[in-house]
Amino acid sequence: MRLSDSIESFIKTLLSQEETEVELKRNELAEYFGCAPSQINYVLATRFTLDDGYVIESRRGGGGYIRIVRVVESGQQRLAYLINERIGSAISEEEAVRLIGQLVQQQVVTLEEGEIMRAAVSSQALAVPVPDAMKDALRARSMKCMLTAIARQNRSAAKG
Amino acid sequence: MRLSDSIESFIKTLLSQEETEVELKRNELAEYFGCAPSQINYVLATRFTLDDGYVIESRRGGGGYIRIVRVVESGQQRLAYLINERIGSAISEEEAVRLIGQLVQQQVVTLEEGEIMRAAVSSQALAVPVPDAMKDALRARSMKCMLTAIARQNRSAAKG
DNA sequence: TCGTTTCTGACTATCTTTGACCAATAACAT
DNA sequence: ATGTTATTGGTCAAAGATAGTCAGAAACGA
Repeated sequence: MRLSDSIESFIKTLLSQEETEVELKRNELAEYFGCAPSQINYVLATRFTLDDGYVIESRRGGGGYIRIVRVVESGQQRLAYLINERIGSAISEEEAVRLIGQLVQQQVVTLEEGEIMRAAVSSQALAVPVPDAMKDALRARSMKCMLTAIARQNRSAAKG
Repeated sequence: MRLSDSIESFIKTLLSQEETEVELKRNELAEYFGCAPSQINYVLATRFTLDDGYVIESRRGGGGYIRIVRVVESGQQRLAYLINERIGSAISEEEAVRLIGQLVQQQVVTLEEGEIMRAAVSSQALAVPVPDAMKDALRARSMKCMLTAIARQNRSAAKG
């Protein structure tokens, strides 16, 4: 298993169930995993972004720390936020993939639905000769349309 | 026996019995067969296509891998037909909606999934300043990508 | 021979890990 | 209070580790 994956699981285990936040010492964690401290930042930057549903806070100096907070909100709240604020008029594939992953995680949509959505906004789906900016705009529209359709379905939680 | 054939059998042996997917390291496999790594890609491209009933996933970088997933034949054939023949390089919204309706009817996808797909290929989702012909091409690509994602979900093992 | 299939290697793209240098904060000395 | 030093965490670019692509060479079959 990849080091990054191990660190990711480790942190997510700490965040399981009730715990909605953890506080860590970067150097300690790095030492525990026998890696460079900056590796921790890499993991946070690639797997604990706001789009993934996490907020990171930290402090330097003596007694410094890194706090990871898991954001909790209802499916409808999340959908409204994505549609009205987050997505805007353009979005990259990477960002879209993260947002969709988060929806699956929070069981707002099923894994299958998430995969369909990912496919719809993949670079492969948009592989036509138009500028990248246009693709990002198309992706944003597509995402918002799909999310709106989901919001209309008025579900409490995704079905298994 | 040809190298490609050997590699093909080797992989299919791993996939025989109950296993519905295998994960490989491209370089290791190439070393094992004493060939160029790209040979592996050739085998996958020519013998493990969706038509053949397989879907490939992979990741680069440290700890990278190639995963080969065997999908259900029944649904796979219909999807492969849609992907490779029915939907050409362009499709109108009306036609797409009709196809999606059929898939829902035949319970290949759920009603919710169908609505998400419709949203993704709706004229609203494609409301950007590009020629209509381009929109039909985009819709075709989007449909094919989504259908491929659905085929991928149809693993031999049980699913929801 | 000629067209197709197989195979390779050079080049490219992507993901991970590290290390050197930077920035902020706390603790301490004056 | 103020300046200095110790203690953290942050950034970024480079190196390492994989996989993908594609054009052309090689092998094969009709």
